[in-house]
Amino acid sequence: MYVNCQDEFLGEVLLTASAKQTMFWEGQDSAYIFQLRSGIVRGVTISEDGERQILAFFFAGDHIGLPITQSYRFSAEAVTDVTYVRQTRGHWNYALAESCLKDGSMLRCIGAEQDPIYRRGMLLGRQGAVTRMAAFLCSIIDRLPQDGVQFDLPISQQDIADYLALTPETVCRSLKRLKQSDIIAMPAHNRLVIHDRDALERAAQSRATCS
Amino acid sequence: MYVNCQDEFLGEVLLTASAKQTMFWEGQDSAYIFQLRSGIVRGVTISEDGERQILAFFFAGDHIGLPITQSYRFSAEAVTDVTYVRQTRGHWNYALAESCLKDGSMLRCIGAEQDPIYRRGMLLGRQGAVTRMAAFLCSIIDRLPQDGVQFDLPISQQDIADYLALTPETVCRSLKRLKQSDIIAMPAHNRLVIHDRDALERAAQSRATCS
DNA sequence: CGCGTAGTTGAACTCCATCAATGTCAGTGG
DNA sequence: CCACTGACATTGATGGAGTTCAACTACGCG
Repeated sequence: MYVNCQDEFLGEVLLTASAKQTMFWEGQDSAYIFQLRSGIVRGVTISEDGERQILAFFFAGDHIGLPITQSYRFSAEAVTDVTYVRQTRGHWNYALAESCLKDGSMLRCIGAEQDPIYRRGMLLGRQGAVTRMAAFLCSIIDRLPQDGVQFDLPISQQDIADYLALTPETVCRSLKRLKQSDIIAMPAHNRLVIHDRDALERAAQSRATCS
Repeated sequence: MYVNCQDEFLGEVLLTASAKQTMFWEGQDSAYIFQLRSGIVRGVTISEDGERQILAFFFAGDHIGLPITQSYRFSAEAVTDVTYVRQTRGHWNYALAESCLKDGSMLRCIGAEQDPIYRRGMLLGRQGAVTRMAAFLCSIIDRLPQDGVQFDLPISQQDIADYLALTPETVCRSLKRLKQSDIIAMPAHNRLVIHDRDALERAAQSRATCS
């Protein structure tokens, strides 16, 4: 589901944003379409009652801010330092029109942006903190910067909590459970080792608590 | 967010499906795009572990099955008897291409289909059964068949439960709470009266339990 | 009228949120 | 080099909301 439409952006200037910077705000008119080249971005909304939710994490290659709504549905904040390119809505519309007449491949880009949001919805529909944690890890490990067998996990537990609709404490305990089951290991706070990927995927599917 | 693109379907034949019939299945190649003309349709997926989730309810005017993924992401089942029209992917792509070159209005149709799924994600991110129930009611009452001040609610509590990721028992108790607070009334199992819409919307926003 | 489905109610239990305290790490400045 | 600081992670104890299981009721339909 990771569609690559890089060619559409050829000739664009490579832009950068440093960690914690906001690329665009929820509610702003969606004037630009972004394509992430490196780093991680989170899609954030704040509910009326002030609660923060992270709708999705975006990685290199992902398109963000597609104009299927008049205004952006979430704020895009850089989790790490990022590089990206951007395109005006007009250009993007034109490229999409061409694509539709040809093979419709750019429609997949829309699907690709919606997909993580969609998958989060499915995730939250299933109870069980460990289950959610496992599903989350499965969904991102293939897109994480990797050094040998270790992954770099530059996402705070607070962010994971806001993504999974849990508290940071529960996130921590869920990780602990997965460590105790020898499914994963964490040599440092932001490093991750997957010992048993099959077991991780099983944990992500089973409705029961990983006991 | 309820975009009307009826004109695109002019000349199409009006089709019907009776309650509980499936219009298309999850995983099928998305060959047709549907526009609902009357009745209610539910979008259903079954998880690997057999759990049923309802991703969205669709009402008259909604477009279903847009080809932003190669295959349908959910099954579409008629909740009530429904009427609809449908279009091939080729036709739809062509219409979208034209729209993109003009004003991009058909992109809003995509947003409109994704919107209920998106809103469900937000909903599940907030705890509180009564809160979810109230938010659900707020989101559908404007699209429900209405007789005077009473609404026809042809959706079973089991379906509501699968939509809100709760058990039928909790759905029942949440409705009871709202009745006890004199916010709603239910003269019959499938009839709904909104006594205090403001209070309902407040209950949908407040994170706290409606005590 | 009898049957099946859907909704309702109660009691016990489970899991997660909450609150509070402690621990760890990176960065800063003395 | 080490103490200091603040953000983040960890751990424990407690309570409450929702699940679960079971029994019961209401309703629609043959």
